[in-house]
Amino acid sequence: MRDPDKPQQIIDAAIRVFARNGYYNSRVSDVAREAGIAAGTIYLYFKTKDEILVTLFREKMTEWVALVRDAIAGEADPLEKIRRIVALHFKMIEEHPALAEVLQVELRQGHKFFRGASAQEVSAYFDVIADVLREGVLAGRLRKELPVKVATKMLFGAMDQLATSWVLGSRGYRLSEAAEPVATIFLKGVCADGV
Amino acid sequence: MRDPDKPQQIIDAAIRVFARNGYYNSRVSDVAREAGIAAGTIYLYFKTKDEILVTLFREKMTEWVALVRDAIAGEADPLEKIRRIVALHFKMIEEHPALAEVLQVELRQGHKFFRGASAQEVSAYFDVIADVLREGVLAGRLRKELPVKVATKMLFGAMDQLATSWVLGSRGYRLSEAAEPVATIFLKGVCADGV
DNA sequence: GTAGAATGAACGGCGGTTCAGTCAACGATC
DNA sequence: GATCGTTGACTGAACCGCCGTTCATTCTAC
Repeated sequence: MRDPDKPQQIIDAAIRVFARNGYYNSRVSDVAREAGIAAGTIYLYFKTKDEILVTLFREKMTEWVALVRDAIAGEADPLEKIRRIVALHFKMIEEHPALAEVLQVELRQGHKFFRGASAQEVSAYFDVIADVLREGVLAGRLRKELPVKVATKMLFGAMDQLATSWVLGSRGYRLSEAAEPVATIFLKGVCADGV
Repeated sequence: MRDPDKPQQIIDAAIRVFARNGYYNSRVSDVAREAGIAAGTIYLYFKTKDEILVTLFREKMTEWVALVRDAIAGEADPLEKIRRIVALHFKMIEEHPALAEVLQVELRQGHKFFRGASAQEVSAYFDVIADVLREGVLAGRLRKELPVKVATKMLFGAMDQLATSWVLGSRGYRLSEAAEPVATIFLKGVCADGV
């Protein structure tokens, strides 16, 4: 086990392959070919096929949450923080569509099959959003009776759905363009009197 | 091929089995056992395992869209229509959690694998929501520059995320209780001044 | 007796995993 | 510097269990 970034190469290959065919329709040998190595080599670095997916998921989600945390750390205004999160979320999907496709699709399966493994990483992202919302409530910028948990899920769900449509669709527009309207609608609402 | 509701029994059994284990981790023989028939019998009514899922999906989504259409047909106020859709969405998930789990999880795979097969049914639901929003804009009840497509995806995504959390979680609360806050946040927004 | 539905054991191929063999790098010895 | 031995990563053909699918046979209703 010399090569220290061989696991990374395998994960990167797996992202491309899983994005193309889905996890269950991908062969371990497909991942190997994509990585330019033999099928058996994968088993020097991962115990099972499942472990590739779990590792991939954990690693990328952890990176992602850290990135978002950093991006909003220097910002004082909670509303602006939300705008940044949305913008960053879409930017990331746009720049890494293959990774996005895997995370989007397997996320739910993940909830089911890798409960312990992935729940932590996902809920960390929810926590980031929820913390900002709570902050906004305390600062009086958001309704003080706002149900934070519900609002958190709504924002995540909204972003996730826009992302899914874009990823699985023809991608004939820039997802980033949706960031501003999504943030605005979430923050201000759709009522004519709610401007 | 006498028994006219045998296919229905198979689909109902499949819903329970797929909900429990996921599509790819379910055996055809599991579905058969759950339905109280032999494995071979399934192939008198369905050509392949895939066809069970596709049929299930089409049938339930079509039913669902028809139900929602009916429920809002008698209502004039677009805002109230949205409230009804949200309430109905959550009520349906709550009453049919197994079905919900299958649709939630396989929906995305479905987008990928059964493009032609499922895209139509899903987009019909999006159309129902989009039509209501457009109606609201025309009636002056919603912002006139509202990006309807984005808002549609946001509402669907928000409902879907609440539903997913509830379905895959411990279900220690009534999902229906979230209907009012979700509708209110979507309609009025989260800004303190947006009430 | 017959038609056609239902059965479930058996088939076949697919694919995750293994492992005996290959190869490359490196140190030791001359 | 050439030769050899050793180590351990790497290979990929083969293995083997799994499961979707089939079909010869049995059952049932009329």
